[in-house]
Amino acid sequence: MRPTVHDIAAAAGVSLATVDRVLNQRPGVRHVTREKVENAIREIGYVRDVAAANLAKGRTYPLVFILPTSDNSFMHGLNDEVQAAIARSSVERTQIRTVEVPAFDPGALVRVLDELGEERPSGVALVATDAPEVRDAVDRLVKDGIPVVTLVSDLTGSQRHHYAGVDNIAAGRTAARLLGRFLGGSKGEVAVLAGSMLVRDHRERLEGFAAVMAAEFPSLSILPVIEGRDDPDMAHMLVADALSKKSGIIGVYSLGAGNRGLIKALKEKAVDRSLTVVAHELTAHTRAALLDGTIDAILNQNAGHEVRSAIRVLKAKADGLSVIEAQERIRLDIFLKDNLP
Amino acid sequence: MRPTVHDIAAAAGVSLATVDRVLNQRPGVRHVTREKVENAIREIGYVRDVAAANLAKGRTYPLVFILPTSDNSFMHGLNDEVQAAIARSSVERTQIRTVEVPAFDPGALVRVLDELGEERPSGVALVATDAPEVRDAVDRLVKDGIPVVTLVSDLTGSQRHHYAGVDNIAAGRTAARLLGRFLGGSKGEVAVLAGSMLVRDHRERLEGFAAVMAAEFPSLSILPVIEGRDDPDMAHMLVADALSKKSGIIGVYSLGAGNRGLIKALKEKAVDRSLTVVAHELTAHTRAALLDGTIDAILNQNAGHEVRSAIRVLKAKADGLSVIEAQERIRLDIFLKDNLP
DNA sequence: CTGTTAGCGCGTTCAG
DNA sequence: CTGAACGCGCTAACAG
Repeated sequence: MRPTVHDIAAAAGVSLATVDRVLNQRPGVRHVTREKVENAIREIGYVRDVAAANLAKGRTYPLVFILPTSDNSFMHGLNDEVQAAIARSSVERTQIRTVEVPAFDPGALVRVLDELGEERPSGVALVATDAPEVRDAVDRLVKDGIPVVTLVSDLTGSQRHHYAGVDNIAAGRTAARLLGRFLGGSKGEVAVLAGSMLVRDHRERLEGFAAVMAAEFPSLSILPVIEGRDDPDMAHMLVADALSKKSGIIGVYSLGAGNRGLIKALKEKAVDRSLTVVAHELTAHTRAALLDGTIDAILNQNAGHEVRSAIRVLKAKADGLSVIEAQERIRLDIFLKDNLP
Repeated sequence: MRPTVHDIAAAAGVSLATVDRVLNQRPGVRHVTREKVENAIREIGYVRDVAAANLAKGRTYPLVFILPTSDNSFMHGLNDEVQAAIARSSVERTQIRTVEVPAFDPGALVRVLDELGEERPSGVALVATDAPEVRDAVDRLVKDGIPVVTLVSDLTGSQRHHYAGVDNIAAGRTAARLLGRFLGGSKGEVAVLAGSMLVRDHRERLEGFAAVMAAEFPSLSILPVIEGRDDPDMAHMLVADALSKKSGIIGVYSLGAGNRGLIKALKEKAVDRSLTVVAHELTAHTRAALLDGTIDAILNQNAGHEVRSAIRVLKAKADGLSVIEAQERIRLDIFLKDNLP
């Protein structure tokens, strides 16, 4: 049987209350007594039973998810996963609330973060817009002792406790290699569609992509990035325009959202051309396009894993506990038409 | 606040003990009383607090993992993950024991399974050798009410509660497409190295691989499968031999373990040739080979996820609970040199 | 057949 | 500064 507080109390020759004060670092214990207890804890290898502790405290974890208002499938999917987590909240002792902020708007994000400083939830998860003022607002929360994790897109130089998202530089590099190898040495141009260079995930994907392209596939040249703001209509217009004007395009890398528009443009403008296309995020639209051959490979981050991981990490941090690192690594999924889930 | 047993008792006008009897389907309750309680449970939307229940019961979950004795990195890694789970056992209320059986030996597996029927652990996880007698032994356990999950390789036609492993047909198909597209229309032969056709995962990978090859890459022909029994030395010998004799080989698919031997053979025999190679399982050896260009892509199953998933599922089944399906799907990882973890 | 009561491991009063 | 006593939601004797 694993040791309990009683065992500590007996070993240290004190009462349960004193043990508890030491365990929860509350005041009112003499230094010598505290040391005695701490030694006992170490010697008998005590580990707190979190379930019992939460039961006694009647503890719940109020968590806040800050999500951008975006009309694209990926963000809808992310939202759905948060809703699914809310449905599990009674079982998981969480109380999750979502807050919507306009996309790519650092000011709005900062306002929400500062309000949360007052509210003091057990934890905050946010899809970060990468700006210094956002970083500062997050760091204020962290300094106030509120666990913060970034979701999907990280925040440069901030003190956030954890990032629940994929390695986007690696994602960009992988996209480049897939595109390069699938094109098998052909010479031509590659178009790149992004959402916005204001979010770090998109910048990093581009960075990784460009690096591998330059180093290993010199016969392919990258065209200036098209920024579609993750909006299907805008993406459609911009891509259609590029395909009309540039006949040298043989590959496309779509590193953001709004792929509905991209696919529409591809079907309209590239019926007679053979393009190799790599896109991000598995949605109903990209899935269909992968199956019908419009897209050749999809890189994906599993929104469900990201949300569940964020919750696990926030709860653990709130309790000062450690997490299974390998379990919280969000992997980059690569889907060909053969391994769709 | 979520409803508790007290609320049920009050609503149904009975005592806690009666509520408990109904909840745990124990005898000694009149039919009418039982119905009253069940209605109350339904009406107030009660869900049992598993943590509190386990605390009260002092419950632990004795689990048994049956693993094959194999000297290859993948099985070592799987073993390590089980050991890691054992290290967490006090926190997770598990008592995990591993049993080693000779690989590819249905008889040995059946003996162990039948012994477990006596021991009656809370759950059993096994790497299945796909044979009718094993299936029957597993079905006996299931009929006895013991939760069983297959790990890594599934068991055809059995009643096991769950399979914690990847979709191996999809894995084979994916390997074929990667190899085919990377080879970009070249004409030649493809060698296939497997462990044994006695395990279902290897058979399925081959099946998927052959299907896509035949349908979509007719310029590539598959050579007769080499069975290396997941043994590095045997794999080395057989692959070296094949490479010497067949100068038309331009691609290799290694769908089992023992890649240490494969890599050795490739480095010895194919220095002057340009082979495209897809292999399974990320280990120290395959990782190095991917980085130095000997291997072009690695398909992987995350042993840690498989073990943790098996444990979650076994515990849930033991309690008659449901699981988050999407969370228990083991994904096929695809690694290029750019997205290694 | 049903109810009472004493814990499980822990946190929190409230006296001392 | 320290300890005894009670309660969290649930289960398991033991009575009745």
